[in-house]
Amino acid sequence: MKLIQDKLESKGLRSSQQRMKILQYLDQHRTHPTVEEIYNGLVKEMPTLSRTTIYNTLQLFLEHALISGLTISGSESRFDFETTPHSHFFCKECGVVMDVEKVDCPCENRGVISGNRIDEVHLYLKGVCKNCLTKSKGGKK
Amino acid sequence: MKLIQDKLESKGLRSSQQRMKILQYLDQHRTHPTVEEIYNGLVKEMPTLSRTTIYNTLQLFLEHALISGLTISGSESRFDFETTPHSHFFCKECGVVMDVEKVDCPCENRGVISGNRIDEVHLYLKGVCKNCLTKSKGGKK
DNA sequence: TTTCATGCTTGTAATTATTACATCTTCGTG
DNA sequence: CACGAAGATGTAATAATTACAAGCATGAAA
Ligand SMILES: [Mn+2]
Ligand SMILES: [Mn+2]
Ligand SMILES: [Zn+2]
Ligand SMILES: [Zn+2]
Repeated sequence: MKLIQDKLESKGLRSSQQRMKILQYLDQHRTHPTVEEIYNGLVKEMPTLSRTTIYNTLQLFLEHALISGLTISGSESRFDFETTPHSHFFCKECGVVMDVEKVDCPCENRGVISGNRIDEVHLYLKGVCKNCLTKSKGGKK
Repeated sequence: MKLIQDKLESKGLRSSQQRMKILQYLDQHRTHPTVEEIYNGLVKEMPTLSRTTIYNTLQLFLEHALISGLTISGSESRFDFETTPHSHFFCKECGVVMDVEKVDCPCENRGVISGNRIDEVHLYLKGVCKNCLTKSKGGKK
């Protein structure tokens, strides 16, 4: 928890109870949670926590590059404690979002493509995860 | 228009007026339009067109792999007449979504990663486009 | 050609994710 | 302790999408 606090203060941000808890939640849940999942995970121990605080805080964290954001599942934003570039896999059966072994794309080393400045690279793989493939063996195709 | 009709019928789909217009719109607007953009583009000549029809139709097209879908801009889905694998760039200044020269990632040739079956590969690059970079020369960084 | 069934389209209502905003709280400083 | 700014909260508004019931079109069967 001290480390979390340091991380916040190293960016010049005040380490409020809410900010620390939200950042800690992301650190301890590397599942790329949504706002709703973070809310449900924290509201038990912080009954007055507001979803708006979570939105604001995540936005702030993104601006300070404390976390990273994903839009792999389409309808909702997901968040990641990890900020170093890596790739993601989304299972269309069970909805899990997981990190995959770094696929190194030539573009990541290139700052510009056709004159456009690249700030972020997102590689999203979608399909059916190992787990769901196993379960559906013999079941429905 | 005949080609559009053939394309629909080749997938065993009925070629209704709405379906043809929607598919034609995507063919003629390679800007990765949103549902709203498609609606605004077509409602003039089809005043009774419903957004629901657009949602349903795009869903159907996706299921039959007539088109492809993107979630690069976060809040809304975008659609692409092009179905062969290619990469996209999103400008955080002006919101344009454009195709970029094919970046060939090793994963595209691989059907499985860590036991997960890959059906789709999306490479999204985000940053500031050539145009916006030019405009802001001398202006704000 | 009428009849009928089925698939397609429409409009409205409901849901979900997100943002806007006014108010209340907290916390460091003097 | 008092003040002021930053932070948190709750409610209302928006935006995108889905659910659903009802109407419409089309093509095969009679
Ligand atoms: Mn990750
Ligand atoms: Mn494209
Ligand atoms: Zn799965
Ligand atoms: Zn731009």
